[in-house]
Amino acid sequence: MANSRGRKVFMNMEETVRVRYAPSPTGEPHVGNIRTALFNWLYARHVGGKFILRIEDTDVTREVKGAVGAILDSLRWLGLDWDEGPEVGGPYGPYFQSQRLELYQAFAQQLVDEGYAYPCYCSPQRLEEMRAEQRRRREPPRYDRRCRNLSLKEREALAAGVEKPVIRFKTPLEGDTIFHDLVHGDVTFTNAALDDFILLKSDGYPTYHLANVVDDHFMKISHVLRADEWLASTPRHCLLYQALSWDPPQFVHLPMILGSDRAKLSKRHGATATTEYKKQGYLPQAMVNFLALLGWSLDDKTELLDRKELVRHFSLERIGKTAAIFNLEKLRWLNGVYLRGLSIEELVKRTLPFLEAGLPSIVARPLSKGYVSQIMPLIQERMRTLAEAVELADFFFIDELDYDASLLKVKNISTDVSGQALIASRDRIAALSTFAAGALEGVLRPLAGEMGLKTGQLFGLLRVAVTGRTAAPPLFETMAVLGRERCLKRLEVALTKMENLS
RNA sequence: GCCCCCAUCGUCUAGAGGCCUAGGACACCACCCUUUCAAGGUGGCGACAGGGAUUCGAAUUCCCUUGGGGGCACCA
Repeated sequence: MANSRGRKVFMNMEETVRVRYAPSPTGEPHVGNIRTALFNWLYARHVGGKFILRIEDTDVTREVKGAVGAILDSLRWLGLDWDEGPEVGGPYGPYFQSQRLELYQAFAQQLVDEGYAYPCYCSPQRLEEMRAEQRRRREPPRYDRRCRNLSLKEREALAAGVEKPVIRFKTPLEGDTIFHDLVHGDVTFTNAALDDFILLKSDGYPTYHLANVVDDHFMKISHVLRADEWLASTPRHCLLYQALSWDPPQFVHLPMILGSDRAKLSKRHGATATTEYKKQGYLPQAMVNFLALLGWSLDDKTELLDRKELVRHFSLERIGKTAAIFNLEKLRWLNGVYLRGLSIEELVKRTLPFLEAGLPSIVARPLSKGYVSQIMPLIQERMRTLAEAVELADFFFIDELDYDASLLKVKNISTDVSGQALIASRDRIAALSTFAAGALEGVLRPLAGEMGLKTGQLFGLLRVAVTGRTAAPPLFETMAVLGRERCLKRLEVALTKMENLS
């Protein structure tokens, strides 16, 4: 059937939607990669299908220890739960490709037996020389098919040699391979432009092409949502499905996420690992919202969508096709929005670890949760990340403020007058019966007028004295949280600093 | 080099032939609020890559050019 946008969407009522996220454990999951996971998850949850996690550990040389754990952590952090896969199992396991080797080998053999594939004895060195030669002649780098039509005798002779063969797919020399992509529509590739790609490596491990086709088939994957970089490989997969007489899944190629220089997002562009954003103090809900909007949109105005709303509204039809640049500024804004939406209790819980880790070591640990709870309302709307709480609130914790005495200078006011203002403020504060924001304002605001100062001038002076900085949360609330003793002490220190100034 | 994909403000995007004088958001600028910084409010700046064609009418359809991206491994 055709939907209202004209794209073909095949509704499969009797078979449930089964999608998968299939990362390879080569390091920390990339945000672009996790966006793919998110889209798969959103689609599965939207239609009530299954979200499967499969680990594509078929490259022994690139495997990084701990990477699987990092992948699981990233998914869990974002709240993307999987129905089948590591730790939860499922009816179509195992979900680690390294545990399915016999399966790939069996089908590679079947393809050889049926004439769809062949063993290739060319050494890596020979292939490298071949490619170098092709580059020199400005030809497209591609396997020259030397082993494609070996006679039985030649093959036996080579098999006796030292080179362990790889299995290559016998790509049709003619014709086109056409497939339908749910976001791109029909895409046509000329078979002649494809080469005889490797299915099985000499170490017995499959390449991505073979493994993903075999697994997607046996795991009954209905839709393959993956990044655009895979589009060019899709005809190979189609050819494989054909050779194996299997029905291919629906293909859905997602727009890529690019760095600020429009190149594929990489380490050069700053933080790319999902866990890195967690460490920097981004909220998972902000991350999910932000990532969802990279390549997908609800309408012409909605920017804020929580997890539930995303699940409810997510649709393949609204996936875009243009690559998106990862806009850190917008993420920061969005994170601020979510931070402001948190209850104080929740905010304290989330911020505490960042304060514990970021505050100077002279500050006594553990931090008082009650004290932090008083501070949070004052910095909540100023935070863009949890980590920023440290710089925003450190003066609440540090006893000896380190600031330049020149900050105590008030424009057009002599230090003499400033000093008197400080003394008068100190005296009034000391005499206060209740040390609260309202009371403080009640005695200090009139003081400004009495001394012939503008409120801004007096408050600015006090702000520096009390916080050591010119930009801080509202003065009276801040003083109230700091407490009388600390405020009085800081005023004394300011007085001393000011004397040295003149 | 070859193959494929893509093309609206700086960025993320809305737009499915007349609702477009092209809408929203981030960023930026101004103003308001205000004890500073934020937050919030109001306003502003700012785009259909170019050229043809189809049509009464094109950001929207088609073609070409240009630009950008991706792929062309015993990596995924």
